[in-house]
Amino acid sequence: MAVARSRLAATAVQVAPALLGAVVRSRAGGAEVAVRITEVEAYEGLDDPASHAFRGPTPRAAIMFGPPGYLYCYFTYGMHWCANVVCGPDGTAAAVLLRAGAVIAGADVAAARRPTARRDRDLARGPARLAACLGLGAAHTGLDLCDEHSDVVLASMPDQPSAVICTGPRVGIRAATERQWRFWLPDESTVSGYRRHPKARYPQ
DNA sequence: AGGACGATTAACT
DNA sequence: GTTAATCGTCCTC
Repeated sequence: MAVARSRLAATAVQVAPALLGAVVRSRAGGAEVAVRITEVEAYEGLDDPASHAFRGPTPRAAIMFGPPGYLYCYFTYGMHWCANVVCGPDGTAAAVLLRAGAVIAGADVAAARRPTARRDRDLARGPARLAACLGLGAAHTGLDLCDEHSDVVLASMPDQPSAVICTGPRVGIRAATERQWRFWLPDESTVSGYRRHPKARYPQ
């Protein structure tokens, strides 16, 4: 099954905590891996200087302005891919970065894709690690996560947001570090540690 | 056409 | 704690 698109039509700040505990299932790359999400970040559009959508619908960011429920993968630091769930109503820019999760199916495949991981909890601990586990890259941006026949599916979301959710500044960004738009589940060993950007405008 | 800078990770000291 | 790896994107000539 796949999550209804309407559940993703709210702002990124609203959708992000609701995605904690969600399950993403991927058969990209020919083998099935599923992850339970434990850490996310919200990126809104034109008012968020840390968002790829801040400068408008550039070729890369255009998908953030489209309808919710689609996968946005981007390439960063010349070597890594990261994965987002596009959210917000059509015409507004918003996405939730999947920062970390626990592998709940296909751990053998995930481990083969993450040869440097020393423990299971490190397989999808970090956004580029999570995307690597799921086999995601350029070919998968634009996939419909709300179509259960897609290679990458948002299989489930909790009916109610978790009772206790931690928040803090987003990781690795220079601007808008005062916004507490990173959300994670407490007591989860897969949550990545906070790392301030070396050139952040405000100390954190 | 040129260059700065990453929504990061791993491997160092 | 520090730093190299590595290239697409986007801004500024």
